[in-house]
Amino acid sequence: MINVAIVEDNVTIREGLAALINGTSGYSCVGSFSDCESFLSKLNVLSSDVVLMDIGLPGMSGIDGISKAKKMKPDLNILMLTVYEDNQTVFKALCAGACGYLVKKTPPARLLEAIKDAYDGGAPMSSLIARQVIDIFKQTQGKHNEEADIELSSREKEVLTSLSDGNNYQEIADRLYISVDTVRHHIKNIYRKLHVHSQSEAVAKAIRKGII
Amino acid sequence: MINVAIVEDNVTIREGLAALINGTSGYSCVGSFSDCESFLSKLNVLSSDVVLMDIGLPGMSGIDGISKAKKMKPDLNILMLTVYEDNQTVFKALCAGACGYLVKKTPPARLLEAIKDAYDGGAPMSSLIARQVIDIFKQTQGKHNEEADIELSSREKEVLTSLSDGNNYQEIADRLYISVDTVRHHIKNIYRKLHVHSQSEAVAKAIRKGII
DNA sequence: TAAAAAACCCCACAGATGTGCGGTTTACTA
DNA sequence: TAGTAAACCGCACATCTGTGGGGTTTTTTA
Repeated sequence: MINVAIVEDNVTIREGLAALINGTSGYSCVGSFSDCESFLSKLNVLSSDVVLMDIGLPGMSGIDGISKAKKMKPDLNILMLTVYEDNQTVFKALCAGACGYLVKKTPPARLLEAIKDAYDGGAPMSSLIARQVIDIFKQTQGKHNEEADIELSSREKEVLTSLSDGNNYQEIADRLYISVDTVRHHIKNIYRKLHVHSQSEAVAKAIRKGII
Repeated sequence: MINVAIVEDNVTIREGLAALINGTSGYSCVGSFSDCESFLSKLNVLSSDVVLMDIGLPGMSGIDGISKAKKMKPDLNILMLTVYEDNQTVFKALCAGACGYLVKKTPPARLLEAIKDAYDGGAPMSSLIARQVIDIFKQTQGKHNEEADIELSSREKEVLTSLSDGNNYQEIADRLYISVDTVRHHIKNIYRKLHVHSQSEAVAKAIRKGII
């Protein structure tokens, strides 16, 4: 018997999920909540194996809810429910401790399968979302030898790195034994190549692309 | 019609896969190779959408083969085939550019499904493997997330994020419906909290710590 | 309930930045 | 050998940034 808890503000969806779970043998809905706060206050007395958590919730967000729930019960299996599939949310939810990710349009049979999967130590998620995870994973993990790397010359990367270390133009010039105007020139070219118009944007893009 | 290439040294498995693919409508095996070298030499004239690549190959390993193949055709969808499911191999294959991962005992129907999935931009892999990926992902990425996160208020994070998107003070003010001086004030506090003295340094530190 | 934290607002100004021009030298390669 | 790319250098100028002050109001928390 897998004990499931639900955190979802939409009453129709919440009751639909509860009915589905309670109506299936081997599954039991041990609690359903409309917000994170009430869920967390009951978490300790709840014998839940798997939690279905909406991301877009009133009050505390699902992401923060995951963090807090994992702190209380580190082994809890939390599956995120969402309508969106954007990279940033996937990233945050997984970092917060979600073990899987489901879009709301997932058919009932697939949803029950996913709950069992999570219960068994798997990480159910749509194939497209898995790809997004891998993309971020590669972006950050692999010192990838992509085209992003060849975009900037080694000198430009030196300048950009120095910039991200908090040096101003004069300090960069001193460190690289070149003039301030050359630094300015390099930065101009960096902006052109990265299609940005400020230090912050350039640094952000470069780090996220793994260039520096 | 999905064009598939196979790289697998075991002749029985290789021919079995080719037969399966050619015997299914909508799929076509456009090439099968017993090693990476011969596969790579034909890659440019091969109109393959998806490649099934064995990891344990004589000569060049499947991992290196993936790297080289992705350099030639960055958009190629490569699925790894293997008998093992150990963390390290998963990690390396994904970093090298594999978009998915299949154990060799995968039933034919599931295998065809996985090929289609990869073709459609997904990342087919077993649920257990997905969990391993997420575990590594969290281990490395989400590490500093937690404690560093509480350092900045949500408003400050909004400001910093906007900054990393390339907005200047006035633009941030407009977007957040506050005055430029308030933006300036938030940034001042961000600098104090992060111990930095420029936008670039703040953005670099925040991204690397996973704050934004 | 009082203190702390967050978010808001204002002023002034030196110094840094972004962008527009103009160049040279060196190394590689077609 | 001509052409290209990278790295180098210079000037002018409007605008933006960083830092020093001075505040208020609301929310959270001890």
